[in-house]
Amino acid sequence: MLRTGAGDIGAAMSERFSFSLGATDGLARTGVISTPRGDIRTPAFMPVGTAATVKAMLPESVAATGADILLGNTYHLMLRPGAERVERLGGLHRFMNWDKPILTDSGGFQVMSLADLRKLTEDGVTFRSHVDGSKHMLSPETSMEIQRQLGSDIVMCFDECPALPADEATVAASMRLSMRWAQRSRDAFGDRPGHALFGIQQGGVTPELRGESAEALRAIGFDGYAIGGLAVGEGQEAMFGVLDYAPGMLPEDKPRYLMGVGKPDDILGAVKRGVDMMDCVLPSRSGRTGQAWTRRGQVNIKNARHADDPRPLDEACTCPACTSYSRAYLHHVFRAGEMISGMLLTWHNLHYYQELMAGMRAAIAEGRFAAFEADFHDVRAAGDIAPL
RNA sequence: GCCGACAUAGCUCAGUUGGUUAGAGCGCUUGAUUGUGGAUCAAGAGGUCCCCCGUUCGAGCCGGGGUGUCGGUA
Repeated sequence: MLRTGAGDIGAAMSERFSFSLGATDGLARTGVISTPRGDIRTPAFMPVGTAATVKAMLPESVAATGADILLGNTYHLMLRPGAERVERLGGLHRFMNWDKPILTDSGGFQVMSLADLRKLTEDGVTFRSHVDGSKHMLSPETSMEIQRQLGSDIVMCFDECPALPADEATVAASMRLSMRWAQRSRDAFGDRPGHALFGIQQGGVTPELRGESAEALRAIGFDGYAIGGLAVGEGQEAMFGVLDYAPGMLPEDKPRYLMGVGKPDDILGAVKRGVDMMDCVLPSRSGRTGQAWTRRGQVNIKNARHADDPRPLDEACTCPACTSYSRAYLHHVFRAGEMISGMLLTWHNLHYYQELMAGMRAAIAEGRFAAFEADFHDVRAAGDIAPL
């Protein structure tokens, strides 16, 4: 049955979710995901808006950086303000004033990151709220229901994401549980035109397990396929090792989403290996902790060497932080604990990330991804500008 | 002037009956941060224990004197 979530756009209800692959360059690909709420240009970076806000940013500012889609979070929103409340208030899009697509994480990651508060069974996860200690249950079925109430455009299967390193038996058992949950997520999701359900591949750093997981997901059938269980402690080399084969195990005609990644060089390496979508808290969280990401690498604006520096963070950047403020000012407001610090640095970081994505999309379309990659590494290797 | 208390890291302070290399919090100098607990963690620098004399095997600690700060009082 068709469920008409309050967040849906009436006229667009008949539109379907689709992915059209454009150019490829090596394994790198560029394309467009079409949804009733708008297109998502790939490779895409998705800023994370866990609690119905990209922290320190107005939604229109997030859009101005070039983001086509945001992340929301099942676990956090079910606890506060509650998925039913969001639904009553018109859905997450209206609630947070973001009318472009939203992808919601299923809560699976919090099963790991809040592991000390939960109990895991075949049925699902029982956990205590980190907010008030109240008891809650998440299962494939409840996660699908909550994501429907939120009005999510791209729904993620409920999975378990084990921290690495872990022994192979643990990773295998966890992956098989996630595959059973993937089938249950698929069944519970039902048929919802205009909305997509993504499966999540697990299997740690073991090719056979990754292959088994991919086969299980393909047998079920999804609108897109995520690579999960990476960037959880294994290191970049091991992660790239998995990305050398994992994307190729997933259907070529569907979006491939690498969850939770990453630093700019992680993202570039992932796109090079055939990934279409990524999300990461890094640009937004770093923005609040005084760390800027620029084409020259990372810059800790809290470092004392910036205190008297009248130069911009990056003279080539067109974001507000770089066009209107000095390093000295950014340093000062961070040290003073002023809110504008997080606002300006988050804006800069998201702007830089989106510029990187746009650069990669153009490079792939024009068949010069290798040159783009070489230039990326050259500029970074030169390092940040010398102190005054 | 007299009486009393106090003086230890940049700041606020612990420091046991005298016992190896004097500590904490904050601050400072850095680092980490990857499907966000506006979170958290890690490392480092920094000392004439106010000064002088004494007692003692040994003094941040005990005694005397001095200096400074604060409080009370005339």
